[in-house]
Amino acid sequence: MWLRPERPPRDRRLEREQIVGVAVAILDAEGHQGLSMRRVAAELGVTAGALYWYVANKNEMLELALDAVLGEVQVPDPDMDWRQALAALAHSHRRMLLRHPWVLTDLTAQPNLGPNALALTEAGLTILAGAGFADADLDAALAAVNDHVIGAVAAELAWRATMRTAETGPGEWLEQAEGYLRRIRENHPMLARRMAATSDVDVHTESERRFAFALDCLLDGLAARLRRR
Amino acid sequence: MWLRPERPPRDRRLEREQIVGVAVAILDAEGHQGLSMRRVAAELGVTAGALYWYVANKNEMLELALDAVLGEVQVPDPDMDWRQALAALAHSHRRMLLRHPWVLTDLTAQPNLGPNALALTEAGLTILAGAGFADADLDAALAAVNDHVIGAVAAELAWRATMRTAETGPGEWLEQAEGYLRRIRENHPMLARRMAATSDVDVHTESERRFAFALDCLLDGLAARLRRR
DNA sequence: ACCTGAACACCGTTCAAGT
DNA sequence: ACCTGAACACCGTTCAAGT
Repeated sequence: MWLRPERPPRDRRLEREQIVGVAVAILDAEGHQGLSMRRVAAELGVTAGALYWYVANKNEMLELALDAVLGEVQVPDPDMDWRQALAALAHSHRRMLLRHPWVLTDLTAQPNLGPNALALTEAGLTILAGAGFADADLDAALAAVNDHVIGAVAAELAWRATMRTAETGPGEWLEQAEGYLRRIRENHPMLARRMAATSDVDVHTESERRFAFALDCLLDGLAARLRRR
Repeated sequence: MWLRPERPPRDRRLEREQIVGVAVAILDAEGHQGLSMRRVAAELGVTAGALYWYVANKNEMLELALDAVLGEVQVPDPDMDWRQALAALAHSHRRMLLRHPWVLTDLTAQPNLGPNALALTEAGLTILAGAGFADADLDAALAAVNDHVIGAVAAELAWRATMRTAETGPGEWLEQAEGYLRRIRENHPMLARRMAATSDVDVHTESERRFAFALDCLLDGLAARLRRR
């Protein structure tokens, strides 16, 4: 995908950039479900087949869309403290994923070697190398932070999805859920207590709190390893 | 989904269990791409429409499949040390996700309140409560570990996918990749060094090493918080 | 109660033919 | 060089009609 240069223009009616822009807009608004080649084409006033002039297939379009939004992640000021810099990078990464929830699905399924993805990796490596990590530990340390971002956002989105289904089927759902949840509570005492305590928290702020909590644990662990060398 | 009991049998030719079994088998073998209602039905010697007697739609079938494989995660011996127990749970979780790579996609998109999912949460909470965590920190600690598992497996699968495309397009890919990668190396010195060092490692063992590394960092951080109380 | 068969409204992708 | 139009081989879902 990233190997082949874009065709030189001549009678072009379209650009890759426009196609990707429309794709991202649709994905943001309606998720993967709403995205089809025909839909993107229609939005651009063109036939579905025309897209295949610019893009090999739908998958390639997704790869482009993915790298486009990866470009939104802000690389922190290089002369910050490494912990602050890494935390800032992680938070910016998280915010981007929450703006474009469909990205998570792609991240696991697609190889991801676009320019923005690589630039982000370079930024992370630079911060951690400056902190004192090297060799395999350098890779592992960056992976640890990135994995946390991905996992935390995945959990946050799943939580949101659950709340959404609970809200949309108001009468029926809660009514029947009552019986199911009661049985759950009986067999799962810990869960029951946590559910009671968590029932009225704001998903957004609580997710953010948990994100920062785990990130801090992780950075503590990384800092400890640095001292031990 | 989990609220409504299964219909009582009479002239049944099918069971939910069979449908889910076939679905999981297809997903394991061919991923989400290979799964269709028509395909599942054919495998069971039945028409696509028949499935809708047992299952409201494809999504519900996926919810069932997801919870089924969550049942494969082994809950550790309750009188283990909390760190060991949590690590064991995380490793078992990871192995399950690697056996069923399609699960990751579902985890982010679907609310996930099946019995096996809840039982796993209960197990994690029990371990961490035994260690001394309580209230919001208890939730955050469990989320931290779970998020790491999800994120790490996502990264591992993406890495594998990259290796696969590099291998399948042998002549053409590597040839054109050469130019792209050279440009990358010039602009991204850190990345260039890590790529050179990582080019001949085994993805599987290195992923496992990184997984254990980050998990250890995380558990160190959690243990430190426990001491501070 | 459970399943079939056919239909509806979609997909991604290909490819001759046009300009 | 770039796009259309039509076709191919699929989808998920619904629903009358059968047993």
